[in-house]
Amino acid sequence: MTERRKPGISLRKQPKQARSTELIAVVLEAAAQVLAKEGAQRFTTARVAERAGVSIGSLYQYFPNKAAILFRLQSDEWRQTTDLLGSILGDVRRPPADRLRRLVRAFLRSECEEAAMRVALNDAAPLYRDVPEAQEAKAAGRRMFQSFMVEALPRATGKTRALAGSLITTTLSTVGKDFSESPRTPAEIDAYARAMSDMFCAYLEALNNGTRRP
Amino acid sequence: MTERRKPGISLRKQPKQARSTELIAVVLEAAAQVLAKEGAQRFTTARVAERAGVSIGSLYQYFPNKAAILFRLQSDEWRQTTDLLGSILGDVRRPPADRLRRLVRAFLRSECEEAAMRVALNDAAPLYRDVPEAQEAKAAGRRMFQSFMVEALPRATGKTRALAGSLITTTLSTVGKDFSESPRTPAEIDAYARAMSDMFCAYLEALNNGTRRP
DNA sequence: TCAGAATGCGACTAATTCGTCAGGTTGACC
DNA sequence: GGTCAACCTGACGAATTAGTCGCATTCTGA
Repeated sequence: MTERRKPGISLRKQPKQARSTELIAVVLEAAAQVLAKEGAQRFTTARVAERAGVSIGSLYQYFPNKAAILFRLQSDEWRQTTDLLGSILGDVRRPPADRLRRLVRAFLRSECEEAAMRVALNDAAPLYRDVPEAQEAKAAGRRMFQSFMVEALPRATGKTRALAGSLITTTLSTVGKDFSESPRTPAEIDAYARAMSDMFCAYLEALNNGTRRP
Repeated sequence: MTERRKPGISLRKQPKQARSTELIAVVLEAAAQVLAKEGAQRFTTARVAERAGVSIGSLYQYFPNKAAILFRLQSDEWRQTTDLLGSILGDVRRPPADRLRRLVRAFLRSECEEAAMRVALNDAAPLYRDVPEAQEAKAAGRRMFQSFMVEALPRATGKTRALAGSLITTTLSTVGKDFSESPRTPAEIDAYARAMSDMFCAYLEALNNGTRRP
């Protein structure tokens, strides 16, 4: 590293020909593979370039630094997850508790796919977590869930609702990460999703049945 | 790195004189400070030695490698936390739900102390997490909590109890970590602890009131 | 007092890493 | 075919890091 720089996000150069557009895709695919197979510690730009069958210089034409590649991978994951959860939460015909159960199950299943890559990506989080776009991406997910919480907790105050929503989303994401660090069978996933749903639903019911505890 | 080696844990040499015993303490204290002030990325043996006012060679007389220092710090944290939680859970005069609430509050408060160091230690987890002693330390905490679960869920089957216990301990530790990544006021900590306790208690009550859902 | 063990020192090696740059190659458009 | 921008290359510089080793210093026990 010759100089300290911000872990920028956007592409350094906009691709104008087909080859460069494809080069970016190849690099990202290679990056995901290196991350999964070598781990965060051994994730280097040189290895990514080699795996992609591309020179290191080409890589740096489109990504300002290593962090940008990692952030891009993480960013794609987030978008994917957000879409998935949004489609489940938006299904207004189902009762909230039902949607929540589906959401938990879908989330755990999705976390367990490509687990190796996700775990490594998480290990590398210190390298890209300060990026402003990262905060924004998370905030977007929170907002989406908060609007669901209005349905789930119609009688609660704004403060209670915000706290409960924050607790549930945090639990879902952090426990999901931890859960997916070990390899899991489909049956295990479903059992765990059921337990977690039970916990969330019991919590929401308790909040709905009385503002103060007995 | 000249050679790949296991991240050993034990001291490389047993101290026999007072100066070396103190040297170890000085190194560990310096390590905690470097970790807190510089972060996991900039945690190097050279920096630790410098901060400790000790030569790099002396450091390597007692720690086989960098991972051993990190693991030792983490290990001390675990012991401390385990003791704290054990003392709360062991207070058999209080009802289980009461003990659980105290436990959550105490845990969150403890997580928020020295937050900078803990966050950095967590970032460095990939460097020491494969160590066998690490698995054992966690397992010990789980067992302690499982024996509490027998009291909390007297009517449940062993399987249900194990799953619920695992879910609660995982939630506590992972959500606690996430929570302590931002600086928190005492009021925030208590509010969050209350919400989390509410969730756990509602879950336990629901499990106790009926083995199968309506 | 003094031999030998324990401890402390820090320059040094070997390796790895990020990122650049000067120059070669390919494609688009006329 | 010609021209120019877009694209690609990979050797290389600059920096950092983990861990070693030969030697100096301090302590202990007889």
